[in-house]
Parts: sequence; C-alpha cells; structure tokens
Amino acid sequence: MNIKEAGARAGLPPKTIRYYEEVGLIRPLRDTNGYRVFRETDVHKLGFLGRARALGFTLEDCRVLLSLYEDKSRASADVKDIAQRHLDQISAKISALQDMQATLSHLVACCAGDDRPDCPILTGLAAPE
Amino acid sequence: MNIKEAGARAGLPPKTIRYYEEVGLIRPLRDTNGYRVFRETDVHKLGFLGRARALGFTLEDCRVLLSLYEDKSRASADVKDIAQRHLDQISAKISALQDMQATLSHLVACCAGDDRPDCPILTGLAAPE
DNA sequence: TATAGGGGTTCCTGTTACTGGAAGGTCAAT
DNA sequence: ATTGACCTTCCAGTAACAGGAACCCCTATA
Repeated sequence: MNIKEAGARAGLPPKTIRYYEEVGLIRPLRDTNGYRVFRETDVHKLGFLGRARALGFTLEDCRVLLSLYEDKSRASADVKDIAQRHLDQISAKISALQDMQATLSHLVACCAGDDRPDCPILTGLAAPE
Repeated sequence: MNIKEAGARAGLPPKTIRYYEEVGLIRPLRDTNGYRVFRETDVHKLGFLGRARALGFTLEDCRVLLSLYEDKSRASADVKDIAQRHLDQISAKISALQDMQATLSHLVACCAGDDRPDCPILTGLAAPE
C-alpha cells in the first residue's frame, strides 16, 4: 500500500512517516516508480511508534523500544527501565507545571481584570514575592 | 555593568541575555569597546523576563507582558487574559501528562522487569488494549 | 488523446528558546 | 610582555515535525 493508506491505518500523517524513514525508524520498500510500499509489518511498526509517541517517549526511546520489541531474547528489565525513567520525567514535568499553575492561578485570582492598570500579575513578575 | 554581572543579578546566563537582545526584548547600551552596558532598568527587565519564563510563558507572551508592564495606561484585563490563556494551556498539559502517566504506570506495574522477554509494556505498545 | 485530479517524490525553510563552540578583540594584573 | 578572564560576533545543533515549492506519476473522463 502507499503512504497515505499506511498513514490512515497507523494514525500518522505521511509527513511524519517520511520523517521516520529519514531517521531510520522504518524501512518501507520502493516501487519501480519510486513510491514507498508499505507491508503489514511496516504498518504495525508505525502503530507501535504512534502509541509510544502518544505516551511521550522520545524518538530515541522509540528506537530502542522498537529494537527491543523485535529482539526475542530481550530482558523485560531493559524495557521496564526505559519506561520507569520516562515515568520519572513525566512526574517531574507534572510537578513543575503544578508549581507554575499554583503561582499563576494565585496571581490571576488577585487580578481585577478590568480597565484599570493596577495588576498583581505584573507586580508579581516585576519582583519576587 | 557588564553582561556577566547583569546575568548573575537577574539569574540568567549571558547567552540567554544576548539572545533576548537579538530578539528585541531588551536594549542595553554599548560601551566604546563594544561591550554591552546594563543599567538597573535592564537588570530589572531581565528579572521580569526570567520570572515570566519560569512561569512557562513563551517569549512572545513575555514580549507582550513586558510592554503592558511599561504601559501605564494598560487595562489589567489584558494581562489577566494572557495569564488565563496560559493557565488553560498548563491545565491541558497536566491532563495530557497525567493520562500518559496513568497508562504507562499501569503497564510498568504489570511488567516483571526480569531477564525474560515477556513484557506487557511492549505488548501494550504493539496493540491498543 | 489531451487533460484534470489526486496521488506520490525530494528538498528547503521555519518552528522554540536557547546552548556550545570557534575565532578573535579587550582589560587588569603580574 | 604575557596571562587569564572577560567580551564580541557568527555558525551549528537541538526535537519532531509542518508547510510549501517544484516536479513526477497514474487514472479517469470528455
């Protein structure tokens, strides 16, 4: 099948698929006219990549996960390790965002939001505390 | 003062300060030798930018916030608007991350993490559900 | 058979907010 | 005079694509 159908079935835009090939994550065949030809296994890999990306893994993580997926003598510990590290990063990001949220929502709550210039948000940004 | 001291006082690396000048967020003076010269108001602005960035505002938001800060006839509603929109984005990001966290931590909890190949994480990535 | 459309291809640019590094000028102290 | 710590500009790289230009290919229809 061609790139558009492969994309539709894997839930990825053609641009992304071409990019994945460029960075060596997939290797679709080529037709005599130069068109990429996708097999079922290619679509399967694309789906794998799409789901891994949706979970926030970097493409480099995806590369390793994909190679582990195809390595039948893998140790699940290696997979778990990558996933756990990623979970840690997710937690860190959530915390950082929650800190921002707490600070900012406090400032916003204190702001009248009318046509006068006085604004605790700007005051808060102008000086700590 | 020179860029290093300005950076130390505002909590920003010199590289970042040069970048802020390049994109027009600040306009420090120049000494005859070509060195940037920072006044108190410049350091003040840099501090403002640093705190806005720490709250996750984009540089474009920072640009607008800074101009509002200097506009004594501003309406606080304009500031609040920007902040509220940013809060909404923060909430959306937190939700997305929490979804990832929920899915991934479930998979991780199901993975033995030993030297055997069987791995629910990979299985989960290979097929939805 | 000419053409229109809807594919496909490569290549280049732009995105965000910097960071690292090279090549070279400046300044204060020894 | 030299050393070392500053400073300068400019270029490349980062992540993961998206948009668009210029061009090729294939099929169906008038």
